[in-house]
Amino acid sequence: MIKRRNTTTQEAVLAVLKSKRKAMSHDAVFQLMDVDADRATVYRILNRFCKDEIVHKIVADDGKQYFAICDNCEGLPPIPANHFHFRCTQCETIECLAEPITYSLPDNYIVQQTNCILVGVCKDCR
Amino acid sequence: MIKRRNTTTQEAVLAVLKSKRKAMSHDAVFQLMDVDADRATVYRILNRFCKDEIVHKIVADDGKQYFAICDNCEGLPPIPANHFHFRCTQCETIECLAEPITYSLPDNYIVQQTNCILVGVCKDCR
DNA sequence: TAAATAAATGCAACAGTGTTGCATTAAAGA
DNA sequence: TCTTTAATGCAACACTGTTGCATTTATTTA
Repeated sequence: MIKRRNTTTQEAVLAVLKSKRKAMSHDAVFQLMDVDADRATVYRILNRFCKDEIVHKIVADDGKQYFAICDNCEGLPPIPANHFHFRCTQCETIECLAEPITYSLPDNYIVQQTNCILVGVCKDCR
Repeated sequence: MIKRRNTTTQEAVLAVLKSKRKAMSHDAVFQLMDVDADRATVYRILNRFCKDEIVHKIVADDGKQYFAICDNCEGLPPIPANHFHFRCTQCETIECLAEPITYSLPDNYIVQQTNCILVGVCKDCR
């Protein structure tokens, strides 16, 4: 694996992701950063984090990518982000649920990844 | 509900969706239509079909919308598309699985919609 | 059958998300 | 301090999806 370097922009992105315990869009991260960086750079950092498995990416039903550091992920099998996500339509946040994704497949299907989102109202918004 | 009119473009879109038994992107539908129509029109038709519950929409992990008529949907509860979808990375198709989505939620969460995709290799591609 | 109504369309422009090429900057090791 | 190359900034781009508005046309009404 390629050697990574420590940069302030990178740390800023990480700090933002750590501060919220939710999955965040590029834009949300971008807005909350305390150093200013280029849009493209933030995208590259987020993708780098994914590759390095520091965060996982999910694509929500709005078609946008969200990035999250979450406790549920630690020590999980190869399939990334193997848990449900919940998008609250009120507070517009996406969180990782502890709930694992379970299913039974038709014969001869192989699952390599999952991207599962439940949409509704979270406990704080009702 | 607003009165709908029968148009050739609309029928062409429906015909395409019926011919394949898979979830199709706007673009795929657009390519396969035998009448030529405007991009925007096809988008409007697809969205209309969704509203009228003739098709259901899912957003795949590529961020794109896919539209499907499927048998699994008929007679289902209010939650639309309440089943898993499978995207095959080999043949690049998305199909509706019969498998229903099951989960248990933390207290006080309400689910209104689901968007769940399993990604891997389908039976025909291994 | 002809006129009236408004649903559906075509066209154009736009917004938003995400990526990429390339020159420049700067982190880390020698 | 010098060298190497990972990381960045900037700009341009591709793509998906939406919207306003004038026009067409399917359907209803007279």
